[in-house]
Amino acid sequence: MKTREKILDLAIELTQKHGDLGWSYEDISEKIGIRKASIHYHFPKKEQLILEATRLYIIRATKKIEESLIEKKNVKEKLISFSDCYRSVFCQKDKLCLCIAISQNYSAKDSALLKLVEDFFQHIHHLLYVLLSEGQTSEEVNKKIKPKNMATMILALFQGLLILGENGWKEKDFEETLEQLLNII
Amino acid sequence: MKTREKILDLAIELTQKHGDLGWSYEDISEKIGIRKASIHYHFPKKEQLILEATRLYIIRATKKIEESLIEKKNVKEKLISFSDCYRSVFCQKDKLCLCIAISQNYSAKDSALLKLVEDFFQHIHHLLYVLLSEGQTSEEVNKKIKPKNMATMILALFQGLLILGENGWKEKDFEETLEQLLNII
DNA sequence: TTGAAAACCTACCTTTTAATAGGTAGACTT
DNA sequence: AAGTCTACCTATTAAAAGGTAGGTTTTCAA
Repeated sequence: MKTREKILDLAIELTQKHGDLGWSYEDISEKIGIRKASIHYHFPKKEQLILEATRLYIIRATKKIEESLIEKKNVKEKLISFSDCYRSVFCQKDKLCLCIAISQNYSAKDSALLKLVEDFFQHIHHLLYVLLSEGQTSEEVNKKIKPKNMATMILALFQGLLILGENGWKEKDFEETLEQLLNII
Repeated sequence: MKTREKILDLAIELTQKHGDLGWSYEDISEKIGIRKASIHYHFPKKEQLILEATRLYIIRATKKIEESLIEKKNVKEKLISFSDCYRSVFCQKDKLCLCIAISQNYSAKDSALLKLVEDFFQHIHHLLYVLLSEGQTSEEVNKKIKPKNMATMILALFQGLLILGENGWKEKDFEETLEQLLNII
């Protein structure tokens, strides 16, 4: 694998684990086995590295989520498949969604980074909205539900579950919460 | 107000805004108007300051939430009152729940701090569990719901909403999501 | 095979940060 | 009055961090 990719992968992992302030170029250089200055060769400024790492993370996460929603027949299957994207992060007891880490330092961030993250959440929200809307047309989803609001609920729910995953909640709890959600819809 | 309290208040605010790595003793000393070394007089180690700030935050948050649940007649009123605790944080567009910030650096933290946060989430979960259970007895809450799982859902939902609040979601969205939740219960 | 670009190196610099040492003014105690 | 404590101060240290300058090795295409 190319060094550049290795750096980005590590930056993503470290940011998920410790936040963007919780690691340094030295941490990355040690793990890759090249010198600190060489990281600067690829990414002169940390701000830029974080921006590109976030962009890559979002591309991957979006792809994974979008794939989870196709090739499934009904809404419930799609939701289960969607939840699996979160489950895999939930079960890694030291990782959060990278976008949570970025949301942290709000005021300190440049607007390009913020926009990336905002658009990501908006995009996932839209996917859920479409899923629920179509589910109502096909009578798979309770007509009492407002797709827009339920989409927000589901998105917030899974982001929140990731936080609980860091604080003692187990996979079984994730499972049962998902079940509860499916009963509602 | 005593200097010690001022320091703790600022540590709480700064951690909510920027995470525990996003501020220094200098930031606090500047805002209070005393020297950096004087902060060390009150809290020799930063780790200790963060521990005590977290403890204070949790005491306050717990008190606020517990108060929100008494002196209300029915379950829905209590849930609305509960949600107001989160709404006030949600609406401050640069603040998260401090416990989200602490959950970030997982592996780096000492176990005392982790336990504090875990117990906090567990406690809030228990309060919601009791509320929902009693609500089923009084037939205010849908019998199909499992109180334990719904309590997890509600807790995760509101924690997650705080993250969306940093990313473009508005108070109206909070409102509508709450409404959706109340329709389900 | 050779020349240029890419990738990496050593060696620094600067700033920030947590933390410590040692001292002082004023209040309170005995 | 003498001693002691609280709450602050100045000054300094040591480490970590982001970043730069300039030289060396590797890669690869003409």
